[in-house]
Amino acid sequence: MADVTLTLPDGSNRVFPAGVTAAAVAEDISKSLSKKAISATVNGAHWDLQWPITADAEIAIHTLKDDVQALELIRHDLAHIMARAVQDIWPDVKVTIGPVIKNGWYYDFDRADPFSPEDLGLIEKKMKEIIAARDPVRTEVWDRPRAIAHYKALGEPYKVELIDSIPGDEPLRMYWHGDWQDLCRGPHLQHTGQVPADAFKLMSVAGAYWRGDSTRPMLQRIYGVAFQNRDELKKYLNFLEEAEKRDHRRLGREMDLFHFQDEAPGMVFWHPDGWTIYRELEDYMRRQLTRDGYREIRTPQVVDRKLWEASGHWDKYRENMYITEIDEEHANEKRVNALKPMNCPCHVQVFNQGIKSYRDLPLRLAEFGSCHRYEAHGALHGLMRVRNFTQDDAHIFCTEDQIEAECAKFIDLLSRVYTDTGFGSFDIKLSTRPEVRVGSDEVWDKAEQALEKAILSIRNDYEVDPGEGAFYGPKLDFKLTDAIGREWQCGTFQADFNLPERLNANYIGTDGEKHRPVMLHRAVLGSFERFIGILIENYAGRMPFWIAPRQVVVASITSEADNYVREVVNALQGAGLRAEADLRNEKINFKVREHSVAKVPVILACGAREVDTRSVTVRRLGEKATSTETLDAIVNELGIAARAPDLV
RNA sequence: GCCGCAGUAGCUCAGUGGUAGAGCGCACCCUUGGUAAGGGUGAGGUCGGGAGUUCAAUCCUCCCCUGCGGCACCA
Repeated sequence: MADVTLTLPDGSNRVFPAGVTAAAVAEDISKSLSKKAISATVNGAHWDLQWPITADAEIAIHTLKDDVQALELIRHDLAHIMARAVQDIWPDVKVTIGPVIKNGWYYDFDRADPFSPEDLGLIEKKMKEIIAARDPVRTEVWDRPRAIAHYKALGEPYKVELIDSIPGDEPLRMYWHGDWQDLCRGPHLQHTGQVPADAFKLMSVAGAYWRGDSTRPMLQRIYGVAFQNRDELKKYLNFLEEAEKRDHRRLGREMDLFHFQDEAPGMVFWHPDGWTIYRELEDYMRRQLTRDGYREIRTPQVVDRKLWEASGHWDKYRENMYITEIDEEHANEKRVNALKPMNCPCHVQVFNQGIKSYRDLPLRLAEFGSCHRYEAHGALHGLMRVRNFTQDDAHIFCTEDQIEAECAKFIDLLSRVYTDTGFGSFDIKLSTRPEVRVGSDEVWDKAEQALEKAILSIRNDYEVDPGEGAFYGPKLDFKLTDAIGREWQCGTFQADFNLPERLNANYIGTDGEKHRPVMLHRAVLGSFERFIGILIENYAGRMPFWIAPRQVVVASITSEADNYVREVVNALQGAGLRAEADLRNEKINFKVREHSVAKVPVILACGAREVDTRSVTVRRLGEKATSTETLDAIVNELGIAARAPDLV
């Protein structure tokens, strides 16, 4: 057999007989490396130590210190170890698939009775036994008939189906962890003992559809998380705790911002402080839109089905729409209406009033449009997913040639808004033409290129999601990253060649003929509700001063200071601040604690000393130290600090 | 919509086949206290809704609603 030349990361070459395994290469390098080795990279591919190498290659041997490969393998092997543990305990459970995901893995099982939280403890214990046994991992390539016969004999129908769906030119690989066998593309560790036994945890059980298809059986999914060592696991568990502390549903209740109740599921009851945040954000957005040449409009909530039929919503979107009928006793004619789930058809109606000229384009019509959508009840989630929400929506009517400039203008607006609201960076995703679509290829070419060019004018990295565009046009989605690294999709920019056609929008061109405008659907925040939820979680309730619903509390230390406190509050309110007095018969300790817990950014305490010197003692949220300032100085200082970022 | 879990005072939660309890909060009283909880007294619940089993249901059974964790969905 011929030899192969392997090039190591340090540039040196070693020659082996063809078919050598990465394990043998590691062994050749050093005894200790061969023990520590977990996998290899061979010509860029993640490679099992047992797989043969049949051609010259660049090779690197990995140990647990190589983050990417180590995490991949630890999690992947744990998926197998968990499945083995489950079948050890309950032999009749059917196995399906168990991929690696962010922070861990899951495995889906078919089992008559769901797993209980106590079962997780049992499984975890069994997994630790398997790890302690240091069972060797072994792999073989099987041919299809053998694999299918094997799984049929075992009564594992899901595996049979999986084999059927694997492309014919791909080898079928079997893996054994000890005696337990699973179909798997690999790679895997050398033995189960290479998994750190104290750095994983089974997290939860949940139902999940087989192959993600809601018409197929519901399986039982167990989620686990795993890291390279116990500290990393701890760090992750702390992160989860941190995320829970930031939960906007909890903070919304604690800070008295909003509530939900059974009579209106998925619809927000905004309380005064929550609504203050909302209004501050809305005022800010209105200024931004005005600055960028948008005209604000307002369109009806309840609209006859005829319009929804014309727009296509009645056909494509009806199960998400609230349908209303006028009470027949009071109406001469029975009309079927729908609460608007989107603003676009109404905006076209505004555009269609009167005759539009090319001189009117681009026409930017904005609406803080309240929409109702009947979302599946399992989808509802605090402010993040609601049934009644308000979009910072706008539709830009323009020519195809104007798409690029409008897109660039939009990205500029969006960057400003995200920066001003405290989000440093955002990612862009371009979704291109789907298989089922309207419009000619030329128009799609033009639209996709326009969006692409607009992105490239501000940055050179973006993700492309081929085929994921809307049927009416390509779109950009904007995802921002919050303070603890979570991504939220908020902004969107969509080119639409369809709706103007359906709703017969047109303008008179330079040639005196009628033309179809393109319609650009776009939103920066997405919905106010959701964006405020994200803000709350991003800031853990400690809102930036300009948007904080309660900016200043002036607290009396003794009742002697009450009148002075009132004077201070008046002065602050006069400067436009949201200030309130706390004159309650409580000690200053109590007041400081309560307002700190309520995340009021500034507490001004006033006792006899302050009254005498016409000053206040300032305590800022998150700081222990206090300072004393004159009344005039603090009013001036806080007045400046309270300006919205665009008004500084 | 699907799988699982849950719903008891404003909040967090305990509890029992014989119609309920704590802490915090709230009200009132005492206390005028200098930067994260001063003390006392008191009010407050049709135990998510409906039906059933039972002498008796907050507790057991069924249906529904809502919430939570996922899945599916997310123009």
